[in-house]
Parts: sequence; C-alpha cells; structure tokens
Amino acid sequence: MAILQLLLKENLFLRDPQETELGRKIVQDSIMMIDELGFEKFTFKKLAQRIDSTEASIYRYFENKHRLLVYLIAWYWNWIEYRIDFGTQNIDDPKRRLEIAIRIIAEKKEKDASFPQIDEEALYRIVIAESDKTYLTKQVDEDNKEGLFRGFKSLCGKIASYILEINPDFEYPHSLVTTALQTGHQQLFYAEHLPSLSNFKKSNGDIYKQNEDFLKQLVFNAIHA
Amino acid sequence: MAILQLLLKENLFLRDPQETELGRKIVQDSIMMIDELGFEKFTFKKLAQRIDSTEASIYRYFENKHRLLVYLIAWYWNWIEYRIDFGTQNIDDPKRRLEIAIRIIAEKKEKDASFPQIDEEALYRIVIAESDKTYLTKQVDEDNKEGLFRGFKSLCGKIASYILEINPDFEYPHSLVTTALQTGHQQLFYAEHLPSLSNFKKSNGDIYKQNEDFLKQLVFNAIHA
DNA sequence: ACCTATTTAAAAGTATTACTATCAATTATG
DNA sequence: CATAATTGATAGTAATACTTTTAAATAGGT
Repeated sequence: MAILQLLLKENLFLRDPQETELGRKIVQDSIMMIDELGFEKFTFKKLAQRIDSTEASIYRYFENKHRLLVYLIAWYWNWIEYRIDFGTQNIDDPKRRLEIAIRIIAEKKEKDASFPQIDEEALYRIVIAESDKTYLTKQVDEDNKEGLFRGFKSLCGKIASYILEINPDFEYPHSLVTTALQTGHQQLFYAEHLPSLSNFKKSNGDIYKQNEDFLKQLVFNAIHA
Repeated sequence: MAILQLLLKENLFLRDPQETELGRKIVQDSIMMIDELGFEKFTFKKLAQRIDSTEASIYRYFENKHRLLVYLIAWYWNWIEYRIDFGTQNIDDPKRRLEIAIRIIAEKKEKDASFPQIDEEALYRIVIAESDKTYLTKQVDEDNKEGLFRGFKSLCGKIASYILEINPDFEYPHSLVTTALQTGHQQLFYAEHLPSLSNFKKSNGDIYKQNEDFLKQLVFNAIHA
C-alpha cells in the first residue's frame, strides 16, 4: 500500500508539522493526549513534556491549542473526503455514491495504513467529542475568513451534489448533509455516555451498523419527500 | 399573565439562585455576559465586577462556571418542556402534538412575560452556541450520574413518546428527537456564521420558518418509513 | 570542510484564570 | 434584640496560555 500525505494548507499551521520530525511528533502525540485528557485539560506544556520538547517549540508550529485542534479536525475531514473519492471511483449512480458516502461516515474507523503517522481511531474519538468546539467560538467568523473550515465545506458540498443529482428539487441538501455528519457523531457519543438519548444499543449488535442504518433512513427518506 | 418559576433542583447549584437577590443577579447578568463574551472568555471575576459583588460570593451559588452553564441550559430545556406542555393541552392527535413541539423548538424565541427574570432571547443564543459544551467533557459520566441532564432527557422522552404513538414500530424515536433538537440549533448557527453549510437563507424569508419546515420534513419523513 | 542561516532547547517572565481561605461587616430570622 | 447566615473585602495559590531572550545544535550552500 502506498504511503500518502494529505496536503493541508493555508492558515492551519504556522510551520507545516508534516515536514519535520518534531512537527510529526506534535501531531501524533497531541492526538494521543487530547484523546486521553480531553481538549480542556490538554496543554502545550504537558505535550512538550511528553515529547521532550518545550512549549516555545510547539508554538512555532501552531499559534495556540485551538488552532492545533482545528488542524486535526481538518485533517480528519480531508481524510474522509479522500476515502469517499476512493470508494466512489467508477460509480455512476448517485444513489449508490450517496450510500457509500454514508457508510464511510458512519462506519467504525480503523487504522489506515496509507497514513502511518496518524492514529485514526484516537482521532475519531476526538472528532466525536471535540470537533464542534472548532467553530463554536466567538472568533468563528474570523477563522472562517481565514479558510480554516474549507475541508469540511468541501466534503459537505460534494455529498450535497450527490443529493441534488438524485433529487434536483430538494431544498435543503447542505443542511441535510451537515445534519447527517453531526448526527453520526452525536449518536455515538450519546450511546456511550447518555444512552437514554439514543436508541443505538450495543446489545442490538454492531453500533456502527445502527449508525449507518439510522443515517440512511434519515437521508433517503428526507430526499424523496 | 401569571409569573412563574421553574423548579430546578438537585446538583444544579450549591445555593438556589432563584431565592435571593444576588442569586437572581448572577443568573440574569451571566446570561448577558456569556452572550456577549462567549463562554470561554466569561469568568466569575468579570461577572462579580459587573454585578458589584465578589468572586467568592458567586462561588457560593455555583461550584464553577461550567455548572452555571449547565444550570442555564437546564433552565432552557425546562422552559421548552413547559411551553410544549402548555401548547399541547387538550390536543389528542399525536401528529398534531408533534407538530406543535417542532414548531416550539424551531421558532424564534421571544421574551416570555411569565419569567421576567430571564432574557430568553439572549439565553437562546447561548443555547445555540454553548449548550453542547455542557456534555462534551471528560466529566460527562459523573455529571450525568448527578442528574444534571435530567431536563433534557425528560423533554426528549416526551417527544419520543409522541413519535411512538404515531408509529410504534419506529426504531429510533430518541435518536430522531435528539437529532432534531440539535439540528435546530446547528442550522441557525450555520446560517449566521457558516452559510455555505446550510440552505437556510435570510433572503428566503423568515429563517425560523425554514427551520420549522426542515425539521418537520426530516422528522415526519423518517417516522413514516 | 567551513560559514551562515535556521531551528530548537532552556529558562525565565507575565497576565489571567480558577479557584480557596479568612475575617469582618451586614442582613435576616426567631 | 441576639444570633445565625450571608456577603464583601482581601489575599493567596497553582495552573494556564502565552512571550521573550539567549545559547546550543543542526542543516544547507559553496
């Protein structure tokens, strides 16, 4: 299997962490640490101790910890878009493309050998628990102007276009896609922590299958209205 | 119009803020301040300065600022449940009850004269931008054990029961309700800050009507599957 | 191999945050 | 009117989120 690198650009970092050993360690170990501690308790100081470096060195790669989170989440959405592009190659029927996209969104995330640097399982837990915090801030408008959310928008636009191919009259393609993307994370979080808020149950079998089933129902029923 | 008080209990506070002048000022002014500054920039110190009191005094009502946020969000969900109870009085048809609930969830929130203490418009903006932060934490399981999310669960259970009356075979009533509740906020946030992620547009008229329309489609199409 | 530019480590410093503690002044209650 | 509860004033602490400076290590070009 070929080893790949997602090209993340713009203002997602000060210095590209994929280019240096230290940068790669920052990304790798921050994924482990945010997963373990949660974003609130995670600090650059703790990360520096863990990777035997210093706060000041980390600040040369990322302006602050919020930007690092935005970077990780952007990486994740780029990865998902790549997987959807890959999985829908040579498939013409937009319904099947949409089905594949939903499956990829809903499914369990396992290590992707194409990206040995990144622990996708840990990153997925971060996405579930922390990704909303990237934009639920007072600086969202400035961050947006800087293009920090381009990866998410791109993915959303792609899937919305499948929906419009299926039903050009559907009024809310983007809203439906963002709803599905968000819901996929939310229900997994509830299933784990607030089970009375979800009907996904481990006792009903594979929780990711239930996720896929629910999202498919939600999306396809909405489109054919 | 009668003046009411929602009874919030348990571990939502150390000392009931509805019982004293200072407590009511804490709640009122924290709503204004969190709305203005965002939850991250909001501190008890700033609040104390604003209400001419001290940090230590505020800490006697709420353990920390996270608990205060949880309190405000719990108040909001209790208020919504009260409005739905009120609005569905004497209505037997579960479809109509569900429609009313969706309308109440989606609609613009205006000052409720029954609760003169609370600025519901500002509180609604807080709910949209900050409510997910109440449970997206590492302490969610302990907070849940303490019953902090009871108000939200109660509302969710109520609307899920309408859905089961309409279609007893529907497999995901709670998931559908939480999806709708979350989506209602998310789409309004996107419409304001990340408009390419939503199809709600101010140029299409009343944004809250679009919200209601989208949620109705989503929910009713899902149920009748 | 050597010079120079860049990168990193080490250390220290600052303002702010999220609390906790103490004690005196004020206010409510019986 | 006495006493208990509440609040205000003040101070203090550990941690956070940075910034700055300087020196050491490393890399790249000739």
